[in-house]
Amino acid sequence: MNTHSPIARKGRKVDQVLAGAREVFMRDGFEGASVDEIAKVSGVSKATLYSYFTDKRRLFQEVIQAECDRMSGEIEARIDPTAPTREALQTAAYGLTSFLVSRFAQRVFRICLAERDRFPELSQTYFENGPKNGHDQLVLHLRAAAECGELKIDNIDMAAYQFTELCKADLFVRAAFGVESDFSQEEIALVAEEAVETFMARYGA
Amino acid sequence: MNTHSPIARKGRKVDQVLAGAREVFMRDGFEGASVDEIAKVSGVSKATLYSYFTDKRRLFQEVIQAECDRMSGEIEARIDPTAPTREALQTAAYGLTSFLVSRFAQRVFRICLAERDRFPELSQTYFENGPKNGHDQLVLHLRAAAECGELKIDNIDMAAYQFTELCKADLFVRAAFGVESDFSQEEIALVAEEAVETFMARYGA
DNA sequence: TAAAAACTAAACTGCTCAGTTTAAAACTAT
DNA sequence: ATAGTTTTAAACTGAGCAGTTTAGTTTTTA
Repeated sequence: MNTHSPIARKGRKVDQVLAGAREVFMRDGFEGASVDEIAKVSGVSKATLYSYFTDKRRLFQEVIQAECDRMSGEIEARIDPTAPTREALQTAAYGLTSFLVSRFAQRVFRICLAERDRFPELSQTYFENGPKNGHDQLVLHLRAAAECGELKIDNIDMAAYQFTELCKADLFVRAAFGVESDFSQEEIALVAEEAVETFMARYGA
Repeated sequence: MNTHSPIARKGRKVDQVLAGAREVFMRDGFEGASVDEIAKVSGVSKATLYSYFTDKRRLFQEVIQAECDRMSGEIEARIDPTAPTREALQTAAYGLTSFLVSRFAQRVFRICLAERDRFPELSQTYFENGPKNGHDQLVLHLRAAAECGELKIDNIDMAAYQFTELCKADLFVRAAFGVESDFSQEEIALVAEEAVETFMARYGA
């Protein structure tokens, strides 16, 4: 009775297909991926694949939708509410920066952006599970800290946006355009520390 | 004797083709654009088009390369060196934010990112004419201001990256994913002002 | 005005690829 | 084991599209 999914699935190889599709779509994007390739990578015949999914579009949607959801899980504000604000922010900044430049986050970002016009719904799903979700979590913590008087913030939304953007400094664009793809912990830590430094200079109580 | 371009061009309709190709590529991206469509929009026959450009790839490269160059021109630091630092930064922030969310900048950004793997050279051209160029210009001004003692910055590169990122707050991602596409002057001004406020809190002398 | 050069429409080639079909084989359950 | 279901390989259809060819028309040039 696991038919909670929108797509009909009666066979036992659905997960294989989803896994294969995930691999290929995340590697090649929507246009770049061929259904034959997906079938091959999945270890499944094309006919079987098409018995699960009506067409390539829906398969793509299902896969990317799932990745967007997964992203939601990965954006877990690792803020320790018991720690002093500055340390908590430092941890959050490091976690956020790491995530933003990670292979996974970069892939989802690029694919969703590339297919934005073809799949506006996905674009929105991405936005809500990703940036918006992260923003909302951050706002909660900032509001709490502001109410404790540990931070003085007039426009909390703006502060949260700024915090996030500060965590992207340099690395994010370089990762996106493939100038570099792997960053050392030191690089990430530096960006995170500078982000907190600047943020606290403005909003520290 | 205007054969300074890498591609052979003997006819009189080259510019028409480039203009048409620009329109179509910027609208539909590389895969999405069809050569027949480009020919039609250019008001030129396909055969003529192919007499100028060896293939679709090179036409695309030429067009996007030109757009990247044009971007370089549009990133003109509108910083008035005679103005007080804070005002100069304010003007720069407003100009930068406006540019970053403009249709033009957003299009180039998205197309270059989407075709990143297919055209790594373009990706690099984009990066150098866009982000890197903007960064370098900003660094110059920040360094000058720092040397005058109007700002106190230890890591000028990082400060410049942060300034740029601060100018993206909220609007850039929303524009990229099509959540919104037009922003009022007030919205832009707000982001710019807040960016300067935060920047000066950290780096103001 | 005549030869040369540039341009045109339209048909054509060849390839890729999404989606279907078919007939057979492998699995599952009773 | 046998009936019913799922899966398979492989061939096929049909569409889209890059790039070419052809045979003829327009523009340039001298």
